Amino acid sequence: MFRGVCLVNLDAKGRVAVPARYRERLQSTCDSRLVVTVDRDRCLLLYPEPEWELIESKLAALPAFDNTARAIQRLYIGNAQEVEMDAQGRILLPHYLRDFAALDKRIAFVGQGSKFELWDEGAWNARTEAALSDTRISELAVAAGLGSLTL
Amino acid sequence: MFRGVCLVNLDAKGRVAVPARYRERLQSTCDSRLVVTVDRDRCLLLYPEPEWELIESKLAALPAFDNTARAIQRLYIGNAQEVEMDAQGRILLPHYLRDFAALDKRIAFVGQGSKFELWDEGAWNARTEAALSDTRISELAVAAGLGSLTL
DNA sequence: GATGAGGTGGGGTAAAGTGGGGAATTAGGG
DNA sequence: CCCTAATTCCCCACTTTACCCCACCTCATC
Repeated sequence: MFRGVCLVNLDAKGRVAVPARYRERLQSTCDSRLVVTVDRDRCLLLYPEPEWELIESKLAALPAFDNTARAIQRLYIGNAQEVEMDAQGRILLPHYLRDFAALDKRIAFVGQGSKFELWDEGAWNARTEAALSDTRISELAVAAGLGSLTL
Repeated sequence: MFRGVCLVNLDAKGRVAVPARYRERLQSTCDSRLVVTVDRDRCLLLYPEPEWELIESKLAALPAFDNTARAIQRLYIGNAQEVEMDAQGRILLPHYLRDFAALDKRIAFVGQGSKFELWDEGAWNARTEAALSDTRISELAVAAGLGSLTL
């Protein structure tokens, strides 16, 4: 499981350094091959390639005549892009994905289980603050059957 | 079960000494490997790694298209960070977590069952005082179904 | 008062993160 | 089809940070 946030810089060429603590694992699990795509919440999702294959096959299996399914396929598969770590452990983000997530300089590189999320630092902080002040989180957590969750 | 509060100092490098009475147990149960994350009350939570894995797997199993579930995942998994005790029994708290809980120097290191809580000393004292002077506590305890609790 | 463990501080070093130059490749326009 | 421009890739170098180790200080105990 990937976890934790790491603040990194996006350089003028659109590269971000993958935090070093993940690199060895990414080399062994996916030979440094990753897939970036968009997220509904205007951040980017970064998957080790095998993980992405799983998602992609699930999406591809959705009914072809369902409009919502097709919208989802277009969003995730259509915007997906393979990237590879260079010798310094950096990945190059395509320009249209940088624009999509409004990434300019400071990036929050967030571990989220089997994938990563890439946020503009300001957007990430705003999300965190919003989650903290949102009382629905505890209410809905209980409603979702997490009442017994011992955090 | 961990219990009791212990006041320790955060040094200039962001390290805190784990109270010695817990160290041996942490070495045997989790090989000195711990996970720190945030709490909604602006303190930090410190879990032995196996304990954290339990929680993380519950969180990871939440539905991906539920906005509240994702907010919870982002908050807890996204801010989680593995830490390891050094030879002196100290852990290094990442800068963003120190900022989050407004930790500067004096820390309350609080045992809370299977985990620990880390509070700024002032915030901890204020919490305690607030809980004592809050006359609604008894009412809320009853409302929460704790009426028959024999302390 | 001596002794030892718990707690604290700091310095040196290796590694992580960052920036940029220049070659190679691709795309677009004349 | 060629020339130009932009992008990507590979390399090197610098700066900063985190980590490891050693040393000291303080307090309780004997």
